[in-house]
Amino acid sequence: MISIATWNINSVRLRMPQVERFLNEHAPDVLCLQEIKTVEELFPHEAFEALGYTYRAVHGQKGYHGVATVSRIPLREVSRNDWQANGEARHVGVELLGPGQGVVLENVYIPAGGDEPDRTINPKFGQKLDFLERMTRWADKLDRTTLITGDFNIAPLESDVWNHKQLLKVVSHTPLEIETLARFGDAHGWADIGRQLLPAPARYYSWWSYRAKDWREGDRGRRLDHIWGSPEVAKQARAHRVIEETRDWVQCSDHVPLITEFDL
DNA sequence: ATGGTGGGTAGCCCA
Repeated sequence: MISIATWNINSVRLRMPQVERFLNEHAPDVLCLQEIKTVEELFPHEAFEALGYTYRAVHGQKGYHGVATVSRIPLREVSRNDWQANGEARHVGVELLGPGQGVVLENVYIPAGGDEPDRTINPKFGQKLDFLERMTRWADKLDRTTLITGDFNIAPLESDVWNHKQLLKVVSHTPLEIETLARFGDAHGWADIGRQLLPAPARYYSWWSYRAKDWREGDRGRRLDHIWGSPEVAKQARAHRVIEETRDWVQCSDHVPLITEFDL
């Protein structure tokens, strides 16, 4: 059995105590982090090594974005895609070398897309759609067993948001983003493993805004974080958990971790 | 309808 976690940590250096607590309490084999907000040289390598997470692939950037995959099972970095061609660190790909040998694990941080869902007045929204289109062309050519996980910044299903009608014009849940994500899904026949194990219409959120006084009040969440996979590896998924408790921790991330277990 | 909070950085950007 292999367990794989994903967590948008919103600054790994600030939140290393919370990461350590999560690893001690849940001990996933692999942890995919997004928004590490640091360069590789300042990544807390020693703290991860002390916990047994001695394998890693860190694609960092100063101050913004940045992704890292850390692991206690062997893996090696195989790719860093720049789907915007603008130098932002939003992806790192690894290949599992021990348990799960041969599986490719892609860690991605899709752009948030700004506030206005109209590319003519908000370039960030256009960049998000373009990023997805380039990912789609990339996925068309995939010929290996692949998992892709991370912060997709899109909540595609009605039950992925606290209020479907109210969010239809809010970036992350607009029909255009959902259609664009669906084309990405079709490009490789990806299975949405999270929803496979926690089927709609079950409540399923991974992010709650910092701007609410009490994140539980009204439960205004969205499922922005995902784990998708090639059909054959999706069949090996056995369990999936949303670790909501971290949203109550002191100085928490606005995202919570997802953990998926595979029979690999 | 609006603004609300948070992180990194360094004179605002991003989420």
